[in-house]
Amino acid sequence: MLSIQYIRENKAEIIAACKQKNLDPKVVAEVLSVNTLRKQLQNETDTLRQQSNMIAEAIKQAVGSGQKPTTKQTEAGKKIKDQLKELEPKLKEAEASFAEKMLEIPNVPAADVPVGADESGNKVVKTIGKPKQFAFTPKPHHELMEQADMLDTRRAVRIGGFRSYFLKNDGVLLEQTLLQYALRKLENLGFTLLSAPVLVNEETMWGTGYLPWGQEDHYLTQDKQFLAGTSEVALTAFHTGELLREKDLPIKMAGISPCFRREVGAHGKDTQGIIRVHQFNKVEQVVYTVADENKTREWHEQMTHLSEELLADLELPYQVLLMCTGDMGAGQRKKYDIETWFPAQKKYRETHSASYFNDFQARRLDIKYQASDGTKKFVYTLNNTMAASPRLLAAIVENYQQKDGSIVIPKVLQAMMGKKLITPVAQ
RNA sequence: GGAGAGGUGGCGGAGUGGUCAAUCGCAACGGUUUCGAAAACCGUGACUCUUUCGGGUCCCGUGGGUUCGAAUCCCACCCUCUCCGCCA
Repeated sequence: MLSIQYIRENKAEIIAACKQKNLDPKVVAEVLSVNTLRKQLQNETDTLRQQSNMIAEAIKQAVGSGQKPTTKQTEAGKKIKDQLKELEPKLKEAEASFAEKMLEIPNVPAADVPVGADESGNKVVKTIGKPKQFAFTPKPHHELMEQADMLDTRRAVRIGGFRSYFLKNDGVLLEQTLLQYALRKLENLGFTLLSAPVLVNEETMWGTGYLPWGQEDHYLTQDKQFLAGTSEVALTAFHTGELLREKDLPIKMAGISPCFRREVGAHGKDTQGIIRVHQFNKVEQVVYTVADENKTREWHEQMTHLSEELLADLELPYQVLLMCTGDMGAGQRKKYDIETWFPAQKKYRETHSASYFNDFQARRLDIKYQASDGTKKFVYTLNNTMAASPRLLAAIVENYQQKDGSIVIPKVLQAMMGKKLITPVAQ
């Protein structure tokens, strides 16, 4: 959410932002016109309420000096009450409509975000590590994992439908090790560890900006709770409605949770393997900073760098992409995706995503802090993937495969995993 | 699921129809003072009208209702806590 003052003063910029993000810009005009109506109705009701209060005050004075209210007074009061009964529902409606429209206004992309309609407009910022040259044709991760008895999709699909999977044996252990490694890394950097709720209410989904834009990407329960697609939702909302102190900032949180995605727009994509699934596990970083875009941009770089460091630890080749306007979320100012090399596909595939929002989410969630100058400001929020499995797990498996189908455990995970090699199992 | 208690400003905690935006305590921040600090004193929400000075409305979980007038009375809902039941 942006402030109405900002929207009023920067109408053209926001209309441009809508277009750049492939959203309908008509909400901008709508929010401004309903705001005018709202103010007008408020002025009218305020005037009536003032009159009503004056009558009540006069009666109070009379009663205080032992007199009784006159019929004239009570009649006048009643008349105003009738008028208010007509006017107030209109004001309520205008206010509700205003609040609703405000939640449909997207954030403006940062100045250095490339304008583009879709993923073709994304820019590769850097490419790190060289894809390993295999002396044989590398197999896709799912084949390797099945051979090593780490994965069963055939039975899973019978149980949970398309895109379901069982991790098995070393698959389970390697996933746990990877997530644990990511958590430890963040813990060592002073992040607060949180095992986050996945079942969240509608307000929280609105607050983080997943509504109205991402409605169809989420599962909704019969109790009107959503299954969150990421622990970003719960972590970003952690201090909802609170007034923090500047000295509390930055607040650094590391969440771990299952994540649920409907993948409705992805029919026919990634039908092989476990790159695109409805349920996965993820370690996520969420940070609140002071209300200073330079500070938040520093954190954006730093958080992205933490993910890069994890990939470097795992010795996986990757590239960092600066996402263009058409490929970023409505609430985001700027987003980097990290894509990790998948040798069997001969492609870099998205494994991480780092975004910053300024106060877009904090306004919706009402998360403020008292700044050192005494004023109250909204915090600036950011989030980033630290490790998402099974996607990153699949990357490890593909990159670490050997000719005989065995999989070397990345060095940094060996001690925690308790082994150095996963070998195929005779079928 | 059953029974009970409760939701008041950053926190604690008064307040049972008009003198309540709300006593009091603590904290944070700003101001005055100071070489600086402490102490002391003053101030601190949202919206809105106004060039300024200043004015108005709203804000006691949420939404309705009663009343000239509601934090206070009535109704519904939400949430929290305690006990019981069920249960990973």
